[in-house]
Amino acid sequence: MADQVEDLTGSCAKPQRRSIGAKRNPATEEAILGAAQEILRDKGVKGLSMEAVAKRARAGKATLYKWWPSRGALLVAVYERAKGEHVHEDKGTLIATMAAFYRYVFDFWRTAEGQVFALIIAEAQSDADVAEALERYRKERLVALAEVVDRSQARGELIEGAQAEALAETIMAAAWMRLITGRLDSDPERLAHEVLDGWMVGNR
Amino acid sequence: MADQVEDLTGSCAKPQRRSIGAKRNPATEEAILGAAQEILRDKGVKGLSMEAVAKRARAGKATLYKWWPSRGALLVAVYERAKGEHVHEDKGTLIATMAAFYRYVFDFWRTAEGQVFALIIAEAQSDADVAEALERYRKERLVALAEVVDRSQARGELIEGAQAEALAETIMAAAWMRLITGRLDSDPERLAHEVLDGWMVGNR
DNA sequence: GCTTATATGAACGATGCGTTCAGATGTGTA
DNA sequence: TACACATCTGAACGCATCGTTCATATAAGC
Repeated sequence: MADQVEDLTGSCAKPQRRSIGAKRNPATEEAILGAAQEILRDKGVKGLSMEAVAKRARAGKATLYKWWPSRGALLVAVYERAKGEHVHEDKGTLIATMAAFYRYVFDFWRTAEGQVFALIIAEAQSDADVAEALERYRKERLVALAEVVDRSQARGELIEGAQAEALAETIMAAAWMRLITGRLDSDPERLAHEVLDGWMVGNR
Repeated sequence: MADQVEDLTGSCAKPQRRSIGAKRNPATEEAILGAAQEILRDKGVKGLSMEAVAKRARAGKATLYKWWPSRGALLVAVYERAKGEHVHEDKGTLIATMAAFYRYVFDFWRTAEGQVFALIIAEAQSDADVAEALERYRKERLVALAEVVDRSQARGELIEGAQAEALAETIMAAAWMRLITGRLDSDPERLAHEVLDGWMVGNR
């Protein structure tokens, strides 16, 4: 017995993943997060329930709740696994760099996995743990954005009074606004101008 | 029988509101929305379920679903009933006017009724009807905001390239961002500066 | 070998959504 | 006057989901 086959595709009938002793089985985490991703692609964001994930991963719900104590926690994990850490490639001007950024996130948020982010924001409104995770994430991304703005400022692109972090938050808010109001088809370039033009040297 | 008493406080035991014939009973709508508001104040946003509202209003769930076909619809109704239409009082400068606006909405969003708005945003992420209602509301408020910006522009406060509607959306996004990330304690004045300074004439 | 932590699968309770039904009410019209 | 009609309550139902608990099996590590 105990055929330790890695049957994640499900062609075998009965048992496939068991305890590997008194330590966490990495295959389990992988199977669960993978199952979540598959569900997202197959059934979309609506089908992503704890039960569905457990069933698809052939995992016990007890296992899910052991490692991700709430639905929100799982959502966050799924999102963090799916999102590639966007590096803000310098396009020469801040406007161009931010336009590229907007294009990137809008495209990602439209994917099956990316839609999870909207769910996380929704869940954060009623789940303190998710709210905390979201806030951590926001701060982390804010730092990355502020660095880009900082570099632009060092190049002399920005007017005197510009504060990198405040401007970064304005940039981010514009993106999140488009997400939660379902307008991810907004033109990234135009949006970058609408948000930033006032702060650029040369516009009077 | 048929004592048509308006016993909304619940001191009487048995029956209190019945059909008034083949037309909608306005007392029912009032009782339901009122009950929702009471629940918000008593139990907070978590306790606001259709069942709880029905029970508290002594209404049948069938009646609720007749007039508000989903939970989201009821949320929207509750919100629209609670929010006073904010008129943007002109404080002389756009910064001051927007600071006052931020102060107003942040204060309101922190009230029991105001918290419903965050719920609506959350619900909109998975309920198309709510999303549509939210989008209507956003556009309506956008127009009001853009008018204020327009007046400011007419006074010559803004730089050449400023577009009233785009700027209005940036202003709004900054506020919504603070709401969904639980930072309604942000300083309204400071925020107004962070969003607008770049667009004001005189900042180089 | 014994302890310990993990994994599954199934059951359970609680909650909430949205639907359906029966029975009572009163308006408006034929 | 009589009847059709739309409304209201209250209760029940089906369904999905959350999160918990239990019994049982597994194997690492001391």
